[in-house]
Amino acid sequence: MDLQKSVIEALHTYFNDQRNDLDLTSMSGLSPTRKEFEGDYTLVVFPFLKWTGKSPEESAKMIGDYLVDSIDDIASFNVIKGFLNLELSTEFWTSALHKLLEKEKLDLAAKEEKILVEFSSPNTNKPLHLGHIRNILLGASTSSLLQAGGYQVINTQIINDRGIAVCKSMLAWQKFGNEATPSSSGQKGDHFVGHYYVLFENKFKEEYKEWQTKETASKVYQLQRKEGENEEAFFKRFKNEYFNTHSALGLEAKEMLQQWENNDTEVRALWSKMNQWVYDGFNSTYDKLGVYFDTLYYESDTYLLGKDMIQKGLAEKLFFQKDDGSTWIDLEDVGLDHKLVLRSDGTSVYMTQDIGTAELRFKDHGAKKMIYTVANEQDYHFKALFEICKKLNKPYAEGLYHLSYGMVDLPSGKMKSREGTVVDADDLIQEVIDEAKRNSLEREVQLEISEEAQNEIYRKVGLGALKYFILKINPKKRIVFDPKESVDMQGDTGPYIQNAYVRIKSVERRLKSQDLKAEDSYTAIEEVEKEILQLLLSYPLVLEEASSNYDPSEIAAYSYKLAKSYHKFYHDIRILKADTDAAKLFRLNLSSQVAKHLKHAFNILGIEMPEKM
RNA sequence: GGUCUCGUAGCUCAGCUGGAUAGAGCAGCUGACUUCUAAUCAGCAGGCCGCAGGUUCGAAUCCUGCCGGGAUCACCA
Repeated sequence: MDLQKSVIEALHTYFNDQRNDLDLTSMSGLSPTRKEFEGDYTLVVFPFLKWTGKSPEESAKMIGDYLVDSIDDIASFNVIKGFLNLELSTEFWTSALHKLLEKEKLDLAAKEEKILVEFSSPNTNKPLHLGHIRNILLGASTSSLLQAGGYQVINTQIINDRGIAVCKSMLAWQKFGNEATPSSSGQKGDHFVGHYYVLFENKFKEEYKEWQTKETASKVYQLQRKEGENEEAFFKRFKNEYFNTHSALGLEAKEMLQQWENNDTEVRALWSKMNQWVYDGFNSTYDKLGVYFDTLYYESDTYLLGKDMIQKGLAEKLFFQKDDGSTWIDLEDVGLDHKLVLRSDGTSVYMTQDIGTAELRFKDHGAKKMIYTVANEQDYHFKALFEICKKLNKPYAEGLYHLSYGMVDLPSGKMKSREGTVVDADDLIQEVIDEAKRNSLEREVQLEISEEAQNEIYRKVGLGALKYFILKINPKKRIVFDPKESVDMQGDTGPYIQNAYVRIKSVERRLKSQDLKAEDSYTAIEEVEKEILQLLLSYPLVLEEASSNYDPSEIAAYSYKLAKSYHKFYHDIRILKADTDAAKLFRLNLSSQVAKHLKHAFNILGIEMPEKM
């Protein structure tokens, strides 16, 4: 069945007769013939000229003759310049469809290998926003993609549930919350807690502003200002230091953090309570997005990890200490800098924790491959982390991969919480669903189904639009997210592809009642049918390619191509009213295969298929 | 400044490890619903693939330099 393979084998035989030192592994293989030319698949013969010693045309002719002779599926060929266009036999197409029908699963062969995929990993002081949505969709779909690629996949995240930021919202709640709860205020837990984080920041800003009018402030300004720096610029720069040195609120927050680290019962209780509110909120968002985690890691459990490994490494001289007692690693030999791994007071930094967490995860799950879905602002950090793991000689060091993705910007520029331009995850999800509803109500088509079923469709279509819109873009590219475009439902969009599926389901329902006999075989295969079959046949390669690149956007692109071809087919070719039963059956089977592939592909993207829309 | 990354139609993006005249969608303009769901299809228009060199049968793709956007270079995470 694998035409690609038989052609390569045939070429091997053909050229080996003449040359023994031939290496065909580098040749490009077959590609679908472009529409403007005759033929089904094209072989570019330029690479062979050095073996044939003849002109491109002559060489192509020779090779074409040989292929027609030696491979039954190849019926004829034509040559244009160095391009050998092969035409396949009718039997090739019909048997290709038969073989697809016999295939039960579209997943690639199962591999023993385990992969751990980390994504989301939010802070617990504010709700999820558009940036998290990209992270979550990308991580979750990469996970599904690897599963389809045959790997055993474990979804995980590291939850940043501690630290000064978390204490800020705790403190604000304590001071100003009056014992309010999410349910008493009717707010989702993560939004509720986020509200107190913002409240803290505002109170802090007020405090800072007031302080600036005082004498101490002007003294500090006079003493520490840089050449030519005005007050405004200075105080902007000084904000962080103010928090640490002069601020009453800052002091309280830091004290709370200290108490937290000392396991203060009251603080810990408050912390657990508020974090639980946040988790309830996050979980509801995850549910809406249809993502799940197999195992969770909390920073509060892991932030002390890694120290021992640093100590051991220090003994082995992998790390070194500076005079102030801080511990570093020299990564200059791999093109990076010196990197801090322990503070001078012996406390750990982000890097320390990550080294420990990687080790812990390996012990827990034994996965030699781990993928970190984190935005590209941390490219440097992960490069350093991976190099350190290599130097520590970890068995998983080679299998670490940073799935780095571009930030999400708005047409108006960056999202800034200060300017209130952050797109909230829950709001966005609701908006796309509402838009799907509006859009559907404008149509004339009336589906005779319950309101509940109708709402399910709006949900699937709205989320389909959003997810596809984000996932179709190559991960490493920055996204300019135009909310208006994200709810588009025509053209290269999720709903367009869902619609192809829905059309097929409709055809299947109608043809089910017919008793089709297909004694005679279908021979007049249409161009567009071949095009669809070519796409279906290429699916395993696409899966392989996409999963080895950790790139769901390749799956999105494939889905679109397949749906587009199908829509054209659907428009141009009669299925129910085909001339013969054989034709009907062929087209029905072809359609069902398209549906199966689209559903599989969209499952990877985490997009559900409606049966009607 | 060093490192990384991106630059393709008005806008948003494809273009696989180099292959034929660079493709889609949106927006604009034309057409096609008594016929399997028009969330569809067909057509028109729109391009110095950032710029300049190089590698070769052949470059949007690989290499070098430059220009422009972004990220990063903390005892922050």
